[in-house]
Parts: sequence; C-alpha cells; structure tokens
Amino acid sequence: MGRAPCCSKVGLHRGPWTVKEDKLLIQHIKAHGEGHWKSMPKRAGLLRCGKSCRLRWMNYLRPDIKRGNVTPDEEDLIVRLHALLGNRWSLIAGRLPGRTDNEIKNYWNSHLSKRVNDNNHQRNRNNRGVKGPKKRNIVRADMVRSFTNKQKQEMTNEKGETKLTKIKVHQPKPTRVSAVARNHICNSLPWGPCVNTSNNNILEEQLPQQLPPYPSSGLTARSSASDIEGVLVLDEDLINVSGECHCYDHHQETTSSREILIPTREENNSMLQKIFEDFEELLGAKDSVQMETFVNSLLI
DNA sequence: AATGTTCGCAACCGCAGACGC
DNA sequence: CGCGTCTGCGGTTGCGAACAT
Repeated sequence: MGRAPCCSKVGLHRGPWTVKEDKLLIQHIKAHGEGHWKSMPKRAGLLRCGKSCRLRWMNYLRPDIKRGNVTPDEEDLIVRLHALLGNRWSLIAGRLPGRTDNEIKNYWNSHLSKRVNDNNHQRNRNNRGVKGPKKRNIVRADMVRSFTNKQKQEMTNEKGETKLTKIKVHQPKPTRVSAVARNHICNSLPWGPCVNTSNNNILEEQLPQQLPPYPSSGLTARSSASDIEGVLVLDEDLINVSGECHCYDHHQETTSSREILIPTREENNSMLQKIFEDFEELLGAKDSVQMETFVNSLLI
C-alpha cells in the first residue's frame, strides 16, 4: 500500500491488521498504557512499526471511539468547524467526542467536500443572478487514478500538461500547542492569575491592560500571553513575537520558554470578540453560547 | 454474468514540532 | 545550543465493495 517502505521497516507486517494483532495490541496497552510507540511493537510481540501501532490504536481500537454513521448534527458541526478551522482535522475531531481525525477527514473528502462545493457554486450562482459558474474540468484525485492511460493521455495537452484541475483547499498550516503550554493555558484560564514577567518592554507595550468583558458574565481580566496563545491556535497570522512566559500556577512559578503569540494593540481589542462572534455565527447558535465555554472549547 | 467504474475507508507516508540528552 | 528521536498531523494511496453498463 502506498509508497515503498523504508529499509528499516523491511520484514515488518504492513497493510490491514489481523484480529490476532489487534488483540495483542489491546492487551499490551491495557497492561502498560499508551506511549513509547517506538518500542511497543517489540514488547507487545508485534511485527509492526510503532507508527502503525499508534495509528491502529488511535483510529480503531481505542475504547472511546464511537462507531456508526455520522449523525446530521455531527455532520453540521463538521461543516461549520471546517469553515472556521480549515483542514485541521485533529482540532475538528476534538470537538466531536468519539470521532477520530482520520474518520472526519475521510468523511469530509468522501461526503461533504463535494456537497459544500456544490452549495458554494449554487450560492455564487444565486448571488450573481446569472446562469451559474462556467463548468470547469474538476476531477477528484481518486477518479484520475482510475482512468486508463488513454483517458489520461486525452486529458493532457500537446505539452504534456494536464487539463484537469485538482481540488485543493489551501489553508494555513496548523499551529500546535505543546502539552506544557496546554497545561499553562488550562491552569490559567479563564483569565486567571497568569502574568507575563518577561520581555516586559514588548509585552507591556503590546498587551492591552484589559480585554473586552465576556458577553455572558461581564467579567474582565488582565490578559496574559498564555490566554492569548490558547485563542490563537485558530489564526497563526497574528503571531508576531517570541519570548518567554511565566505562569504562576498553584502558587508555584513555572517558566515556559516558547513562542508567545501576541497580536497588535488594535487586533487585541477586537480579536477575541470577533472570533467569538464568528464562532457563534458558524455554529448557528440559537442558544447563546457562553464565552467561557467558547474559550474552553478552543483548548486542546 | 462479466467487466468496468466509482466510492469509502484503513493504512501508509513525509514533514515538522516537541522533547530529551 | 545542537542534535537525534519520538510523536502527531494532514495528505495520499491501495484495496475491496458497491454500483453501473
């Protein structure tokens, strides 16, 4: 399946997992827990690479995985979250308990992308008040794969360039939040006593003294780098400063040397409110979404 | 019934960030 | 601080089932 295996994987099993292999993997993880994927296959008596074991566990064997068809509600949420987050499947999966990123990605590619594209075409058509978009040669990648050589030949011009337009979604690359950062965010939210004490010149200059009040609670709080970082998982375009973040957590100072994400002053004032409004609109929230719930939902 | 085509999904890959030494 | 390893992510591929001709 796929490309040739690297030499280090020669001799290892590939392809679909057998019942026996599944059983071995489940038994081992039940006894020793997750992690240490590299050495796990050997310890579990499996002739698989660690990556394969992790994938099998995460996408198929984990006990909390929800089986069965995607419900209309889940589907609706996937569409809305995709509009908000793009192809950040792990983030989307994080909002859908029991669903894996791979499952959502597959579901999107096979069920939703075409439908959403069609809807967009329809919307454009209505907006323009004309007959509709000019038909383009859009062909799914897997459809191209099944073409005969003759068909492929017919679809290329005299220069050998393809006449097909492959569907591609361009999204900014995802920004990860490390476990350390997540802990800091979780411990410091909502808007807790997490205070920046480093790079003061920059931070004091750029951080607002107060963020807009939560719409629901009316709370206000001093901002911190960690707070902002949690929110900015959504939009790396606002990243513009590196530095160090000190968090006072349970009366213990912890220091995290990592990139700190600081928006400009103007952005800062309206950023959270704007994202929140987008979120509310995209989710079509009939019941008003609580700001705190929203902020927490952004944390991985 | 045989053959070709399309679709859905599990599994693979490379890449890059996190982490430990 | 640099380097090697581990881990997680998103894109891609191959296989088999379902469907069409």
